Amino acid sequence: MSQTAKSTKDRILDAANKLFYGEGIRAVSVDAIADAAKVTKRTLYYHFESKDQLIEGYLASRDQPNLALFAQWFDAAEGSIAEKTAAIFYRVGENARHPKWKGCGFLRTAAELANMPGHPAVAVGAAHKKKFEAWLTERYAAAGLTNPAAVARSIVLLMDGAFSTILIHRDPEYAIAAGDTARAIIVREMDASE
Amino acid sequence: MSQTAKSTKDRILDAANKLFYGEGIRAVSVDAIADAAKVTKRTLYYHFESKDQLIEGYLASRDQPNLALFAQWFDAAEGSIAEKTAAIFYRVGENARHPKWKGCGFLRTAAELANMPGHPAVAVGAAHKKKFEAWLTERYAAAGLTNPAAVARSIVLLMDGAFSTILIHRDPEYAIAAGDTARAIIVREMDASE
DNA sequence: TCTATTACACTCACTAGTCGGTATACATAT
DNA sequence: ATATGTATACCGACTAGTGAGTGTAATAGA
Repeated sequence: MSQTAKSTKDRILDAANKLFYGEGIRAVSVDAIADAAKVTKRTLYYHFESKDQLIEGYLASRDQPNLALFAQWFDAAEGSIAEKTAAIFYRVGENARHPKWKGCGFLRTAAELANMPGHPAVAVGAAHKKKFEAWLTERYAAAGLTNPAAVARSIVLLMDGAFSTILIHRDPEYAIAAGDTARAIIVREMDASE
Repeated sequence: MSQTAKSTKDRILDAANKLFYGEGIRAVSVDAIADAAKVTKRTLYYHFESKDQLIEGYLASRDQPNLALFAQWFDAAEGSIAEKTAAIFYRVGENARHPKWKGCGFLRTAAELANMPGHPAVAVGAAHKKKFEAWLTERYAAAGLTNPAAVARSIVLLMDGAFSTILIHRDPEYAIAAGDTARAIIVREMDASE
């Protein structure tokens, strides 16, 4: 438990993050992650029972940072909740320009593990998405929208749609379209709530 | 090229469809597909140069049938283009209740091959999505919407969002929410175009 | 003879997971 | 102080199996 530099477990998780996100879960071997973390495989298996648990750990480690980033983008944006929501989409679009961007890790993991619906990593991903939806609902409720949950659901659909379409087309423009659509939905809802 | 029953190539493609879609691309071996098609691996490699080409063939074989199905659902629905569009979403939701439903094969393949952006199978998937978007644009233009392309783009974002969220949550309700959102977008656009 | 198919052994790299053992730290008992 | 016990953290080498793709020889039909 020494705090000097990084713990072995964190180094393994960092390597898992980089490789699982960058290459895909089934495309990356446990050996590759052990190598990248500069540990032997035996040590990796000391900290994680199985590859499946490592996958779960990888997604769990992205949960909070990801939500925090979205909240930060939202808070940093000027204007109404419509503008703040659109800002998240535009930021996603900016990020998608980086060559290392490979879509949403939670969605991609669910896609890869579609044949194992009960997999713990998929549960972590689903919980993450639910948290994001709940967070949006709160914001919209606080802003006085009459149907905060319905609006939040429309927005998460657009967001996951943006992740997917940007990935398949390799075209960040879809983030702009999704953000514009999101803004229009919220603006209309704001007018109706007046 | 005998039309009696099914050609060997079609049997291989059918097996690839079933296994790649059901289990995932990297989770399924060439041997497994050969076995399911009741062909030797040698025969499979007579018809396809590599696993990558087989993956491409699998997606290519789903392109037209998938588009035709969506068009059929659209045409069969009563009402305005708003209702017809919503109907596609509701049908997707119904299909998602089947235990064998595993999301959108094109999207899942793009997710699995995110580390190989130039992969021919990803290109086939992207082209498929573009065709769907173009088909929607035509329909909206024919119905007299002033911004058919923008509306079509919003709809495909919702559609791919629905595929993704239904898959991660295993909850077809998201199809209803996406369909309702789609309808509202088009209705507003119809009002504006009057 | 050309196309399509089978049988099946084979290569070679890779894969998840394990065996047995070591170094260190920090107790408690002597 | 020294020996002993116990838990943590780590490693090199290994197993048993799977992966994509090939080599070769033989066969059935047009």
